Amino acid sequence: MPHSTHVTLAQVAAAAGVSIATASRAINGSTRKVSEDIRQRVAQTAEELGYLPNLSAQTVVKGAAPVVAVLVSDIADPYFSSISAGVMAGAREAGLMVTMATSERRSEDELEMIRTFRAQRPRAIIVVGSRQEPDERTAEIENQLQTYRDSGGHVVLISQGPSPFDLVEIQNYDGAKQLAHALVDRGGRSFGIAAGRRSLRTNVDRIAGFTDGLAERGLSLADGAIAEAPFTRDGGFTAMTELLGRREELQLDTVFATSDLMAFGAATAMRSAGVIPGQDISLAGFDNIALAEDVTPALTTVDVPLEEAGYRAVKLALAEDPAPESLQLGTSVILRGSTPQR
Amino acid sequence: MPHSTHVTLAQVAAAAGVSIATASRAINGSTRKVSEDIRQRVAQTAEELGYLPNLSAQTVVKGAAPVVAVLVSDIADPYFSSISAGVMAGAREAGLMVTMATSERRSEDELEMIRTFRAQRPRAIIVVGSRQEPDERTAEIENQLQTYRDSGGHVVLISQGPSPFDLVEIQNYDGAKQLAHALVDRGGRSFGIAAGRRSLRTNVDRIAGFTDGLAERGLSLADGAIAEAPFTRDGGFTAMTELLGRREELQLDTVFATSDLMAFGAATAMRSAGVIPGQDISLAGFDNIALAEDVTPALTTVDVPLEEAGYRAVKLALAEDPAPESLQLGTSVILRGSTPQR
DNA sequence: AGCCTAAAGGAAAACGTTTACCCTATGCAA
DNA sequence: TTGCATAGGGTAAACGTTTTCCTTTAGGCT
Repeated sequence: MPHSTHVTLAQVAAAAGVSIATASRAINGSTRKVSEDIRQRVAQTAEELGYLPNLSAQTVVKGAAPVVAVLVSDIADPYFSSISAGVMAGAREAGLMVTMATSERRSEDELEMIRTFRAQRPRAIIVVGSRQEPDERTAEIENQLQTYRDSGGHVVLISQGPSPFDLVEIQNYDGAKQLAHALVDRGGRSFGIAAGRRSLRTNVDRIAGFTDGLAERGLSLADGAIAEAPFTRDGGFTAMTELLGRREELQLDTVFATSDLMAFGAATAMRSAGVIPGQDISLAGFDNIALAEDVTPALTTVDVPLEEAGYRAVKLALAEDPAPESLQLGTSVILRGSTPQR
Repeated sequence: MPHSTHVTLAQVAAAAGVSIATASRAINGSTRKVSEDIRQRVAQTAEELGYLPNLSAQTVVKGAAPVVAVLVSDIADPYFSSISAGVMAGAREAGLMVTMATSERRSEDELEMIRTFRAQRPRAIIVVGSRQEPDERTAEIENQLQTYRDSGGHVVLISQGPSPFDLVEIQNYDGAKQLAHALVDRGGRSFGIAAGRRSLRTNVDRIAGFTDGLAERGLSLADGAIAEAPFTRDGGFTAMTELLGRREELQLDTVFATSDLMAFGAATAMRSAGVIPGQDISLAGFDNIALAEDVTPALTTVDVPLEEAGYRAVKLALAEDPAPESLQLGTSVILRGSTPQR
């Protein structure tokens, strides 16, 4: 039995002895004015009856829902949840709701979720960094986003340019390069990288930045010094285990994990192999998630303003400017105990 | 310019040469059948035109949105984001979207968000563990949820009974009690608790369970052995610092932090005071969040099936059974290096 | 007094769906 | 042949809003 007990605007209007039109204007405002006494009377009856406007009905006539939709890979991952926190803060400021979906890192789900988003007519769609290498499915996704934007929606991609959409970019390349410099300064000479899949741009950029940073210091990576695995905590464990298998031949003294989460897994992998992170082998991550300073040794990493990225994405989406914009968010190296001077 | 380029059902119907009713039945099914050839033709034109049903319009007539709404305190907190992950999994199985809001642990915001939720006519509202001590505002919140349920909605509270609503409860009391036993078995004698605010039931239960567990072993807490602070990582730091100030008088050998996050903060507080966690003072947490095993020393804690809690909450909300149900999720102690045998 | 304008209320048309109801053709039993 | 059920199409009413007009009233000018 739907439509059961919801109080409708018509009921409020009747109870207040005015027309529906007037009630609407009194409650949700409009260009048109309503005399103060009537406005008050309507507001009061609405309050008494416990009236709540039906958002869907408003959306149908207005053509857009007061909603920003966010697509992330995995909300349990602190990287994404931090960004989400920023999105929610921005949405709240703008008086919008947030609908969220996870793609579980599968592009078929990503496509499906974006179609569902579109059906909701949200004010903006924000897609967070799960961009894969282009294939026919990502093309279709881009297509969906295009037509969504053509129909008046706003699209912002976080950490995955280049693209025709608004971008909030994180300086992965620069950050990784600076990290490389810092690690060399700390005495690192033989490096390994515990990397997430290179199908994700984020990883590609971090690897490239790091490699180039080493090159600028006259160093290079040995063959097999990059171990690739899923971009998760467990992936870090796997990749590190693989690197440790080549420890002698690589003469590993420092490992860069392309995310803090991977670094955590890597540290645990080291310990289970009897290697002490920060002592036997230096370890650095990327992202500076909340817990990076709480582990032992505290993790050297690159600070990324994740929450700000989410926040700015909303602002960008809601800005007037029709020209596609790209926002660069700076990163900064944070040296901690996991990479002592050698 | 709203209503701009969205393809409508009427357009599809026209293009396919059928009535709107038939198009509707062909695309979204119903009790009524549609001949196979027409169904195909409509489906194909819809595809060609890129038709997407307007969810809001459907919601208006159906009376409920295909949505489950989730209210959490802070999505960046791994406790809440893990639960959210479970909710999203459950929602996806049921073919529902998820709209999420954060209360930032303020009950005024909580009230506001719940009203906004209601305006959306979601199929279910799930509120996660931010329940405070009863006051006039929480009463109003309960009120809102009541009338929401009366109008056909489903409400599930996670980790915050007792209440007239469906409940997914986490055995905080039992888990904490078992943890106390285990810590005594490991040789702990003088305990401290770094606790979150007792305005949250979760904390009350965990403290009570732990205290009672100690009592069952003939031990009791000294005066001032409970330090209360915000239920966050920083709160853990604060509470631990406070406990360390009374270290001598308390003869502290073991500290229980009422969440893993607090435990992380507590560990860092120890180290900044020159105390080595797990060696000088044993440390245990609660929740078993993903990173608990990656810190050093690995954190002894109580495993809580967070993701399952979220998942089950959705199932519970969507179940037929009208009688309020309460689901108990078991916990289990996980002993790790932070609480060595003494 | 007469006229015009502005202010503010109401009636009704939209918005994009679903669904109750109506209509026609077809098949089948008597 | 008649009667009748049924399958499957269409028309139009609903859902709860906003907004476009239309209408009335009041007030200010000349």
